[in-house]
Amino acid sequence: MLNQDLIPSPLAASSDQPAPGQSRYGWLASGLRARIALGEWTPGTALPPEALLAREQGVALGTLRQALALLVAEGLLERRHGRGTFVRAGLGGASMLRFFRFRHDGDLQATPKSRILARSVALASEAEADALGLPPGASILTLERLRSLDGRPCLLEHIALPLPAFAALAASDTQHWDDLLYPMYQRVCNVTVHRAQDQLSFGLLTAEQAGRLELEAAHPCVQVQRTAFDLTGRCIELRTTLGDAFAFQYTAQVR
Amino acid sequence: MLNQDLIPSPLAASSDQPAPGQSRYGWLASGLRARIALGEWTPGTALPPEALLAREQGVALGTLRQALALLVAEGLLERRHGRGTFVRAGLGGASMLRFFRFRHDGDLQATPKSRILARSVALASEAEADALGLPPGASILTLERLRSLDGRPCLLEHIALPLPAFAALAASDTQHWDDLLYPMYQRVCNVTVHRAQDQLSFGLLTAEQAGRLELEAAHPCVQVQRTAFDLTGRCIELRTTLGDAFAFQYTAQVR
DNA sequence: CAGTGGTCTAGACCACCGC
DNA sequence: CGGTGGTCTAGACCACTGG
Repeated sequence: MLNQDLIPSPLAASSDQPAPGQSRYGWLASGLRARIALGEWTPGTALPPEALLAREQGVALGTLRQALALLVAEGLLERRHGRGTFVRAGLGGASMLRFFRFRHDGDLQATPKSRILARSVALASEAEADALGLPPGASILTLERLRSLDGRPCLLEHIALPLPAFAALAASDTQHWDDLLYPMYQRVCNVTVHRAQDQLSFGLLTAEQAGRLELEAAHPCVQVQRTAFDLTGRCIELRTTLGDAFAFQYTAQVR
Repeated sequence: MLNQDLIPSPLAASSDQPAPGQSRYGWLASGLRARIALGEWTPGTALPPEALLAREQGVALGTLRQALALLVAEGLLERRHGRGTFVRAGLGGASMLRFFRFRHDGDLQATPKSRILARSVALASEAEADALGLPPGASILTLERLRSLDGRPCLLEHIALPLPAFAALAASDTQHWDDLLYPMYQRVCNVTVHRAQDQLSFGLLTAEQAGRLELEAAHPCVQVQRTAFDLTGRCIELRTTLGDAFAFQYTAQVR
């Protein structure tokens, strides 16, 4: 497999020939990736059958299948035997809980209730603008959010969103927001969260944070710094989540 | 892809036919997996070329390649264009540091020095015997180990090893042990650590643990509970590692 | 049942590696 | 240069899904 195949160049310029040194299936994948990102097939819908796609692209079936396999490995597509090839829906949103085990009367996978404590339009810091790919001094939407299980607060979040894209969220009534933000991003702002990176570290709660979480000041906490990306690879959310360190639990595989 | 293909059945009974419902390449992979586990090709050595293997198995090249792809995905094989298909060496061993950022005068990837604080042959607890696949009341080898960077202790470990297999370590002089255990397991006991699972949580150090790590009693710590497996999927090490929670850092990908 | 993806074949040719 | 894995083809047939 050639290296170029793995670089998900945002909206690769689709010439009618693979770039020299690039495999044909890598080039096919780039083309399909671009068409998905442009919305030709929206999340949840099916692509044309592989036989048709192969004919349309003037390529053997096996070659097209290699291209699809790349996109499946990227998490962009999902194939279901006997049904079709589907564009994957974005991330669910409850994924923050995979780092914690809050016992919810036996139900470990319940969705926490969400409450927006604060919302404001602010100037992006240099780091925020850089991460979000915005010009220095651009405006962003920031949120403070508390998530609770059984009425007990468990996660405190600070969220930064780039502003032309998420303008619809600056106006709507936060009382009626969903408990899961990512499906709401999709519905209200037409933004699909496709991939994220979580950086974990440890610290102590400030008095204010501790108050929100109903813990004591300087209580140990885990900090999850998330960077989320859309289908084109653009960063579309910065999120910092704080939770009780003693509720933390995570399993990692080695090789 | 059928489900059965993904179950790495330990030393699958190689009949001369794929089980009904099992794909041919899944069956080929099982056979190769067994031959690797039995030591027909040792870590680091090359398998016969795919063309030869395919002829030997009486199968088309593409089918054999699918089988090899499975084993590559499992981490058992590594293919190098123009060179061959190689059995992967076991895990290195420095992988505990991926959870921490201990600043070592700029050098972030240095190998910590290892010192064995205690070694003894003990009766396995019920949980240990169960995890290691030993009969209740079996003997195990336990180690207490301190790892240091620049003379500063940073990680405290408790290690449990099943005993017939690791008997060679019960006798040798711990003064001369390597800083990395896994390569030593390989060299001295002929045990390859192929896969591991790390479970992270937070706690507070006991006074004794804190003393070892030159921290204060009740200092926050990360606890990494590792379960390590050999090529056949047998559990061959239980390890608990403690480190300063404030040095914790880990990055996880979502999808 | 028709339509989808999954498996398998038998071959040709290309790209990389080390001598 | 010879030997390796990587790409690509053009087909046949199987297995799963849903109406």
